[in-house]
Amino acid sequence: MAGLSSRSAVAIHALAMLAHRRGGSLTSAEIADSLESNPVFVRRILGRLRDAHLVWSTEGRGGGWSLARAPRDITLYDAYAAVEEGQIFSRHTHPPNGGCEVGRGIGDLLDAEFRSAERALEEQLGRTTIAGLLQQILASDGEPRGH
Amino acid sequence: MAGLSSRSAVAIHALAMLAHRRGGSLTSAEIADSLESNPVFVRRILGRLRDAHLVWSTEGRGGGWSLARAPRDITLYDAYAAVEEGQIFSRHTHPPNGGCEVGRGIGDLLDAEFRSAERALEEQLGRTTIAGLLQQILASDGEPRGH
DNA sequence: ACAAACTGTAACCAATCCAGTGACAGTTAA
DNA sequence: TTAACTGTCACTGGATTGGTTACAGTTTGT
Repeated sequence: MAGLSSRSAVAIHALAMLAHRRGGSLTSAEIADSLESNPVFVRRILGRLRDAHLVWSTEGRGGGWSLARAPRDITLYDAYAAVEEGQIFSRHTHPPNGGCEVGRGIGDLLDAEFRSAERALEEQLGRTTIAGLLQQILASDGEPRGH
Repeated sequence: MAGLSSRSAVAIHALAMLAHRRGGSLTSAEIADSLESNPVFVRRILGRLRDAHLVWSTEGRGGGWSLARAPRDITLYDAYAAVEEGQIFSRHTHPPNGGCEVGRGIGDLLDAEFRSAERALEEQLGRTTIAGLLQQILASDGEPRGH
């Protein structure tokens, strides 16, 4: 549990690629290729993005994946929320000992503190859109490099 | 990787217990008892808190653990930083394909976005001290309950 | 001197999750 | 009818977590 899975990063990468296509579609193999990963893994993640109504897919030959919303209407939080599950912080498996004054009261308060911290992280993620991210990517790509 | 370990929760719980002792000490067995856990696990976590100069320990008979700072000078972020390691977000194992325009540029930008989100979480954790948490615990414990 | 009560580690375990992979049914277009 | 996709299952190896036993080292009490 040294943090979250790489699913958020993969999801954001895939959304940025789709945004770069401007309405066009990509196959899971093409996306997996850019990630140096494999199509099944990509389809598992894109499937979650579809459940969250961020992308849609078409089956059969010529099928693939497309954005379901404008890139400026998709934030990094949307991607994060679609593919990560549960809370970031874990509580200890066993409930605290009720015979301890501190143990009795700490449970709910700790949950509240943790949720508050997670909310701060989520709000920060919500401040960047796929459109904004793509714009930065393309801007840095075209930077002059001394020749 | 469905989130962080429970070490932060355990660390904060232990710090709150020590703060409740007001300068006194507790053994790892006593703390483990309140957590319904075991002393070795607790010593592993308290060892990290000691490395971060939040607590100190004395060996031998009558030994145990005490706070190294005033509870109002220890935040939840201090506990978190002492026991959790690395970043919350993971990147995909393989680097993105350099042949892809999006893949080339996304790496550093994604790192920056993730770090920014993590910083927001950390700042929120830094707003609560052990002293404040303990105060809330004791206040809710002594609440009038209709009799 | 000796026993008791601690810390500090190492070693091992079961459970869980991640990501990689092969397989294959279902769907659609050429 | 074939080719190219999605959708999903099953299995894998590797990493990490928390539980537990064991034991060496340290300090106090008698």
